[in-house]
Amino acid sequence: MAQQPYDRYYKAAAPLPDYTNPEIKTLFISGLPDDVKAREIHNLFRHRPGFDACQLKYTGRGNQVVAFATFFSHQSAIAALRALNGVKFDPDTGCALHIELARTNSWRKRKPGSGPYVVIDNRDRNNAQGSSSDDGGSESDDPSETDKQDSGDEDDVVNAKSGGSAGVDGAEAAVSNQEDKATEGNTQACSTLFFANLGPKCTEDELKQVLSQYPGFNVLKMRGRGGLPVAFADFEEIEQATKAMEELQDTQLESSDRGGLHIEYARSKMRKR
DNA sequence: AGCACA
Repeated sequence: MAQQPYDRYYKAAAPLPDYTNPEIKTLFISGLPDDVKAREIHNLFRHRPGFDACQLKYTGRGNQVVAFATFFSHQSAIAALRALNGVKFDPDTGCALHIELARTNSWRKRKPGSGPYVVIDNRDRNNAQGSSSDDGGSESDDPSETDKQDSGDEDDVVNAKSGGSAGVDGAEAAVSNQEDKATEGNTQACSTLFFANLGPKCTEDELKQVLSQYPGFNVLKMRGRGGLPVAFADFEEIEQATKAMEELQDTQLESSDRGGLHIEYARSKMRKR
């Protein structure tokens, strides 16, 4: 297919989003199903390094819903964009997220006392905006449905099962046998994770800040090995370590000058205390 | 590919 004669026109008229504008710390998310909840958006981003807050907006155009997610830095916004853009948000409909840098930063600062996310409803005059929610404590765990989206950013192969009738059998083999399975390389599942591919200026605080968002996170230990730091993160349960590993695999820390995080199960569990 | 602490 050759170039359209119109190319020159919309290049001039509608410039593409500027992915390099370092001012922008807010992402614009579209491609959402119209029954999406603000909580789902929050769960999608809450573990991403540098995440600040998000808002869900009913545009008033039909049932279209869009969302904005604000980060503490442009860099972390970009990292989340790259990790989540194109992810199938709803496996049933094949609904894929489209994420770009927002044209302008979210002006809405987080007010003390307001929840971690905000809903703006322009569908009609029924609803006022600015209602914030708190799902029974900010530490509440994610429902497992939203989990798959994060890990699905590289491979959607897992979706083969979706739509099937899972769990009807009751106590079937649904219990994950991660103790004898190796999700990473050939190492055994372990409640301690090994972090590599860290940048030289990665700090313990930076990693802690990311990891402390994960349920079950216990202790972090960093070792400077000749030049490149590595880290060990201990979790209460293997499942919790697994989840953190899946979600954080390949994510770019702000400190990183190389690729994203490389995470494996540690070869041995962190010593107790 | 790089896995420490006791």
